[in-house]
Parts: sequence; structure tokens; C-alpha cells
Amino acid sequence: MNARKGLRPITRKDIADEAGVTETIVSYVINGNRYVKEEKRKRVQEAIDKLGYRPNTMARALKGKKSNHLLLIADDIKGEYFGKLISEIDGLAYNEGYFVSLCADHKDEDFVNRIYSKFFDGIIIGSASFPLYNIQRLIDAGVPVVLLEIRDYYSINGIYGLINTGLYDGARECVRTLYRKGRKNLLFLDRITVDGKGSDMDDWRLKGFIEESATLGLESDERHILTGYRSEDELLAAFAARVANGFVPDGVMGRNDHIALLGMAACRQVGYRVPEDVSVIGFDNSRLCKFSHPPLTTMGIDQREIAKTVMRMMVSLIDHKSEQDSRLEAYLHTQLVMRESV
Amino acid sequence: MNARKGLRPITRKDIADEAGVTETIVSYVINGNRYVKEEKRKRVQEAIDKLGYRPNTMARALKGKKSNHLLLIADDIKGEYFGKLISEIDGLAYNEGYFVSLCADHKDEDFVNRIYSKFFDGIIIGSASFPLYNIQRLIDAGVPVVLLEIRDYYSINGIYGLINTGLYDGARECVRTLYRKGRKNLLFLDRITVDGKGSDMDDWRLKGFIEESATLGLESDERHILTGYRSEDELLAAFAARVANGFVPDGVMGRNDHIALLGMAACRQVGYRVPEDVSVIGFDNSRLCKFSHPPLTTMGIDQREIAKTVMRMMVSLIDHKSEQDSRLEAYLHTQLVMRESV
DNA sequence: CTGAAAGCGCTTACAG
DNA sequence: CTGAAAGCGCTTACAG
Repeated sequence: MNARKGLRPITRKDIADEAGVTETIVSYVINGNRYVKEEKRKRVQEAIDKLGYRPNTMARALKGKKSNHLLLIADDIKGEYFGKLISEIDGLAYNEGYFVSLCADHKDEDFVNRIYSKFFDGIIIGSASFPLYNIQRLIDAGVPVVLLEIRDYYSINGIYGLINTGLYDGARECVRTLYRKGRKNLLFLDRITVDGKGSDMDDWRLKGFIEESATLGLESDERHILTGYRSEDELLAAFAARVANGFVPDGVMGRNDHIALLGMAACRQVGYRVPEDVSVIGFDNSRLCKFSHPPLTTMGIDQREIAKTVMRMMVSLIDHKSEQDSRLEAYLHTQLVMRESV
Repeated sequence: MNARKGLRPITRKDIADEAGVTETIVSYVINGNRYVKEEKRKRVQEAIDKLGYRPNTMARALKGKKSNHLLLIADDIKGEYFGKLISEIDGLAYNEGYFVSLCADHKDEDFVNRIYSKFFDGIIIGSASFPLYNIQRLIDAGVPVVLLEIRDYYSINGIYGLINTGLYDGARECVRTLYRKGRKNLLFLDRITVDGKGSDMDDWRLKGFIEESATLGLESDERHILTGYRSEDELLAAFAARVANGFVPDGVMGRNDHIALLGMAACRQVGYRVPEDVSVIGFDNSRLCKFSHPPLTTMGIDQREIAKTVMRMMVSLIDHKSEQDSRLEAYLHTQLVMRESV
């Protein structure tokens, strides 16, 4: 009971002593890979329950067993999109016996070495800025990897999971939604980044915007894409500048709800009414949408479905890797949520 | 290069071979706890850099070294409050060499055994529903624990960190803010829970609401507290029912911004104008506030400051536990953010 | 059917 | 100053 000393963690030996069997026997009942006399098995099981024993994860992992730890690498941990996703993944993972670690996409060279200390049973990459060669390195090293297709991963080879979360089709539908309202002069609002480096054409949402615009015969050159800002204020300023330069958008598509709402504010700032003068559409269907004014029309992402797919792939990759002979793929869909901003 | 085979993780032996020294020497230069001839040290260092070697975390932890893993237990992973907090903690933790795992507060009896497999160097508890006796068990077992004081933890003994994030004082200031606007008939909106079990008096925000009301001579009996709902719709219905029963609030305080905004919607639903008829105040200063209509006045929480305090305490607890002779405490402050809903 | 033993990748007290 | 060796808590091939 002395907090300073620390209660000794209970080990396999304690169970063996308590149950009156060899340590070997304890291992075999835990791993269930050898017949053990029913009566001994029972005594061991009781000892385990009584003492609340859990095999030391470290020791098991050292002997080649799983660490039961997954890592999720994200770039916008703060956002509601990842919040929901993590929450769903955590729920499913916990039931499968896993813990999930969360990590922003750190830029230092050492990052990959650190995550590759044989610690994680699998890695989920949901960051658009994680370098491709590092992803390839992980896959080549045999680490189970599941990629959330925020950007194009066509160049990645090997056995891994790839989840297309419907961003591209969703973006196209956003454009069509604006178009159906008679909007012809669209503006895409890119993300805010620390370094002011925006998305490139490998970004599914931007790509969807451009290609659907082309399909519909709408312009989508660089005047129609606002990018390169590092803060909310810079976004507002960039928008105002674009308008001052004579560009008059009648439809605004935000890369996510937060950005779309900032676009809405920017519109009002230069005197446009939403949705009378300009339609605004977001992406994510986050809580923000319902409470904005007017409520934001948006493209909903089903994080629960994504989480289920992630876990399904992870389990395949971890437990049945040798049975796979090509990458696993899944295509999910977004869903338009009509409110009043379009 | 064969993805199926997997590149063998590089071990201490590889470094020893590469540098032409004993494995022992490699360990000593890594841990820096013995003099090693400058020239050997240099060769080892070069080999480490060249091969990108990282000591196996599992093996080190098995020998009593740190696992460099922290666990954060939260109850509302989805929310923006935790999103920001995690994001900040992750940033600081990464620089200190830690990864942080995230976990909802699972209810099964086995949860504590699972987290107590000697895996985590420390545990941060930000969940109001984590059972007190389990917290005490962890602390008694010598696990470094930092508690975010969402509720009252006066009964926990031993050496641990306790961070009062200013919820109580913040809640009181919310009440005063409403009061200053002449609001006398206040309504506290509690959280939405899965089981419909609301907060008790150990909850700092509720406690602050009740006690400041008393100080100001305002009523704060159960008619002034709305609780026990399991969904947004139930909240709206409960609000309408309370009003139908003849209770006419002129000030609404939400437990967080999301709840406050729901309260705002509820007000409108029964025909009240905000802020003309009723003032609404939230808690968190999340993105929601800025985009609501009218923009929500709220109590800001500084997650960055909380994260810094958490890490500072964690490091003390992990690296200098023996030097502590009582629990570590910190008091942080919330900050009123005036907008237009009060 | 079952136990003693090797070994996973490390750290560090021990003995030169 | 430095190496061989014990041992952390496990798993499982090996030899009864």
C-alpha cells in the first residue's frame, strides 16, 4: 500500500505459483496452442482472474507476438473529422484488443525510424503530407499499413490497404450541386497551412473540383482556386483581394466546413449575401454546419464506415498477411447534406 | 526489396558489427552512462546514423527503461476540446521523445488491467467517469498519473499531478456575466450522455453554476438545471417541456459550446430571441462560436497551457518521482470571450 | 502429454 | 577502462 514502493506488477510466475503449475503451462493456456489438462487449465484460469493478470505486452512483443498497438498518423488532429474518426477507430480497436496511438505528421527525418522500432502492429496514415518514400519504406519493411486516400497513392507498391473515402466523387458532386443552382463562376477554397503551401493536383478534393468543372464546361484555372494562406485572416484577405481584382464568384466550395464557413464570412465581408448572391458548400458535415447562419450545405463523410474498413483491413494485414497477394482496396461514399447555404 | 519478406529491423548487433566494437559498448554510448573512448564512441555514433538505428523500445522497457509511451484517457474524444488538447500534448510529447496513445474511457472491469501491463510510462486522465478507485489503484501501483480536474478529486491520495483547469471559477464567471446583463432566472444545460446519467455536484462546472448563483442570491434548484438527456433531440424536447411547465429562463449557460448552441436553438424553437429575450453563454471557445448566429459568448480554455502543465508534471513524475513528497498541483484560468449572445 | 531450455533485444552489475 | 554474463517476462521448438 506504500505508493512510493509501487505494487509489483504480477507476472506469469505468480500465476504459476498460485495455480501450482509450471510457467510453461501458464503460457500454453494463455496462448491456447497446446492441449492442457482440463483441470490444470481451470486452475490457471482462476488464478489469472483472481490476480487480474495480463501478460506483459513488451515481453510478448519481444518474442514476436503482437504489441497490440496501432498508430494513426494525422495532419489535422484538432479537426472534428479526425476526432470522430479516432473515436470510432478507438471503439472498434479496443474490442479487438488494440490500443491506438495518435501522432501528428512530424517532419524530422527521424520520425520513421522512431515509428519503426517494431513497436506498432500496424500504421494508419491519414496525413496528406507524409512523404511517399517513407510510406514505401514502411510497406517494404513489412509493416501493415492502411492508407486513407486523401491524396493519390497510385505510385505505392506492395501489400497494403487503401481506402478511397469518396473525396474525389464527393468533390465532383459539390461542383454539380453548385452548378444545378445555376452557379457558373466557382471558387475553391484550399486549406490553411503553416507554411502556406497549398494542395497540389494529387489532392482528391481539388482534383474533383477541377475535373468536374471541366466536365461541366466551367472554368477552373488558378483564378478559381484560392490557396497559400497561413491563417484565417490571410484567407479573408486573399478572398477580398481576389474580388477586388475583378473576380466575382457566385459559388464557393470549401475544402472542409471550417474553410467554407470562413468563405461565407469572407462573402459577407465584401457585401455578398449567402445564398442569394453566392452559394457556399462545405465538406465533412461537422457540427459547425448546423449552427452557422445560414446552415451550411455540405458533403457528409461517414467516419464510422471508414473506421470499420480500416479495422477490417488492419486485421487482414496483421493476422493474414501471407494470404494477401495484392493491395486491399475499398471505395466509400460521401453523402450530400442539403441545408440552406446553396 | 521483397515486400513479403520484410526488411529485418536493425539491432544493436548490427551497430556493433558495423562499428567493430562489442554490443556492450554500443549500449553504453547510447545510454551515456559509462566512459567510452572517444574514437569508439564516434564510430558507434556514425554506424547508428548510417543505419538509422533505434533501440528496440520493447527490449528497453523490459529492462526497466521507459517505454516512451503516454496514455490519455478521455471521455469525449470527438469534441474539439480534446482535439486541441491532444494536438498540443502530442506536439510537446513528441519533442520529449514520447508517443501518446488515446483511449476512450472503457467501462469493462478489465480496462485497468489492460492499461496496467507495464506499458505506459504515465497516464493522463481527462475523463470524468473514470472510477475513483481505479485511479487510486493506478497511483498506489506507482504509475505516474496526471488528473485533469473535470470533477472533484479531493479523495485521491498519494503522489500524482492534479491540474485544476479553472472550470469552477470559469463557471462562476459565466453566471456573473449573465447576472451583469440583468439575467436572474438562469438555466444550466448539462451534457448529453449515452446512459442519460448527468453530472453530479462533483462536476466543477455545475458546482460553479450553483454556488455562484447562491452567492448572487439567485435560485439554482433542480428547476434551473436541465439534465438526463441522451441525444440532441431529447435536449430540445426537455427544454421545451421545462418552458411549457411555466419556467421562463432569461439566461442559459451551456456546459460547453455545443450544448449552449443547442440551447440557443431550443430558445428559438419556443420563440425566444437571443440575446434580446434570453442570453446564452457557452464554454470552450471552440470554432463553433464564431460561426453561430449570433456569435456565441463563451469561456475560453487554454489547451496549450494545459498541455504544457501536463507535460511538465509528467516529466517530474516519471523522471524525478522519488523527489516528490506530495501531489503536484496547478491552477489554470479560463478567459471570458465576449461575442453577441449575452 | 509436459518440463527444461534457448532466445527475443536490450541494460548494467560484476569481474576482470 | 572494458567484456562476458545475468536477467527483464515472455513463447515455443526440443527433448523427454
